[in-house]
Amino acid sequence: MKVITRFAPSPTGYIHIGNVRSAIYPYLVARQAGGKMILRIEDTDRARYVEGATELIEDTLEWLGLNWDEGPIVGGPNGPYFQSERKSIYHQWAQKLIDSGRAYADPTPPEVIERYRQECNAKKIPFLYRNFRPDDSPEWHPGIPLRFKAEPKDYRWHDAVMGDMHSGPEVLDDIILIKKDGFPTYNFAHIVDDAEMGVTHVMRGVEYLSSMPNYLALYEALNLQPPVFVSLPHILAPQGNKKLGKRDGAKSVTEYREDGVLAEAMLNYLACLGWNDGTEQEIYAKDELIQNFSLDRIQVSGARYDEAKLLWLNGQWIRKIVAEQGVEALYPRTQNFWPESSEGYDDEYKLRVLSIIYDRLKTLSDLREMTDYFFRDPRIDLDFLINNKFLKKFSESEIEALLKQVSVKLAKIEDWSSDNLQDALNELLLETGKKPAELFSLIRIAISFAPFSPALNLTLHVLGRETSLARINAVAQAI
RNA sequence: GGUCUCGUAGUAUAACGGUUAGUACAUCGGGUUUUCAUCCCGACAACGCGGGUUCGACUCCCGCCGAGAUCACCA
Repeated sequence: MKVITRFAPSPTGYIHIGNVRSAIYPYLVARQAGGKMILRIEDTDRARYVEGATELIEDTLEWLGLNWDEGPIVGGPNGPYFQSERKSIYHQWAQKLIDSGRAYADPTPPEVIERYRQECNAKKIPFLYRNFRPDDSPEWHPGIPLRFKAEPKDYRWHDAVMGDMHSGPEVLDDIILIKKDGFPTYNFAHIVDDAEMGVTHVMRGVEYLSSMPNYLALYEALNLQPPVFVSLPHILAPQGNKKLGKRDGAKSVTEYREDGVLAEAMLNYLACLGWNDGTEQEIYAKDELIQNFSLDRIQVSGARYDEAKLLWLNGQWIRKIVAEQGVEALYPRTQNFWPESSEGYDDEYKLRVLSIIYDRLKTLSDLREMTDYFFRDPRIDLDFLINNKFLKKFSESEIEALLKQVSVKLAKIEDWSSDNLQDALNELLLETGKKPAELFSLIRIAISFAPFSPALNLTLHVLGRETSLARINAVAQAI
């Protein structure tokens, strides 16, 4: 049987880290099996619907490289893929249940239901609607909620992550199938959709685990073969023991993207948060994930989100891309991350800057802070220079003299290559009798006034002869 | 409160009825002619607690403790 998985988000606007992971695993399962992944938009709650949220979901999946085979944009034989457009389908399936006596219209006003609930809470007994089932149920028509008629019994089932599960009759209840507004609830809609779309693996967060008996009852009443169930444990917030959420400062995927986290790193990190293949490999490309993924190695307990590891992985990926494909492959991705001062500089120059700085990037947005002095003369800050821990010991006149000596020496270089520059710098060490830490710090600061920069000869080389000498002379004069 | 689930260093995890309990991130220290970073070397650091079963348990069983999920006309 062909494997069909799905990612079925609600368009509520904000895609946090935890949500994406429940898109990654279905994707990996589908690709590994040569099956299909469906994207379905669960927009039956009109109150929570956010304009543009669907596009955000599509955009995020595309960015991560998680392409879907059926769904919005690409279409497919089982559409529509928006639940809001499938109302008549749900009503047809609901009719089956009404006909077989497994569903009934419930005219009970919400206030009354709330009272029942409170009564039970007061008595400290579980609130089960089936015990309050009205006996004067009218004929169902849109405008009245439709409830499932539960038949309490034991259920046993298997969850690919959690293992063998069982429950007693006490958890079965008359859940709402169709809401007053005519839209189905998630509980009903997802079962109908999965059946119609041929979904073989239902992968979702563990929060649905406790609803499983009710779903099983529904599959039974509808005469459906249940799919494979896969409960994905939560991703926990860095602090506390709560599920990761907006309040924990958890950034959305979009924010990480805007901060210059690579899609490869994001995918790698999230796939390996709560899953491993048993080896000690840390860096996985998408293809490797597809190849090595297995449901039975998904962790059972929740995993804590660790941004530091994400950023480490991102650095690894930046270097991996350069090592395997060259800086040219990394460069196109840096487009939105250069400082404003870089405007007007051509790609060739920026590429050269990138080639000496990429090694230090944790995220691409670090470029903004780290490369400014390549594009405009830094503000001369003599305090910064004089208070440097290696330069403190020198008097201002000594510094001035050294800078002049450096300037004269470098000016003699005919071919401004990084090798020649290194030779000249080495000769200067001998000629001045200074330690590398002293001489190089001095030059480095004079040309950049930055807290750190790439190797001195490379920086000088990229900056060019004219700019380098001008900056050194300017500092010598300013002292 | 009912039901269900989970429990290896700060974090993510590996392994196994018998190991010095492995790896990575983080932290700290050292090295690679300056800084920052990379890279390399090193250090710190864990089987929640208590009972069993067993020659032997982190591993199997029970209890406790701790944590989480769920109990909506939200998904």
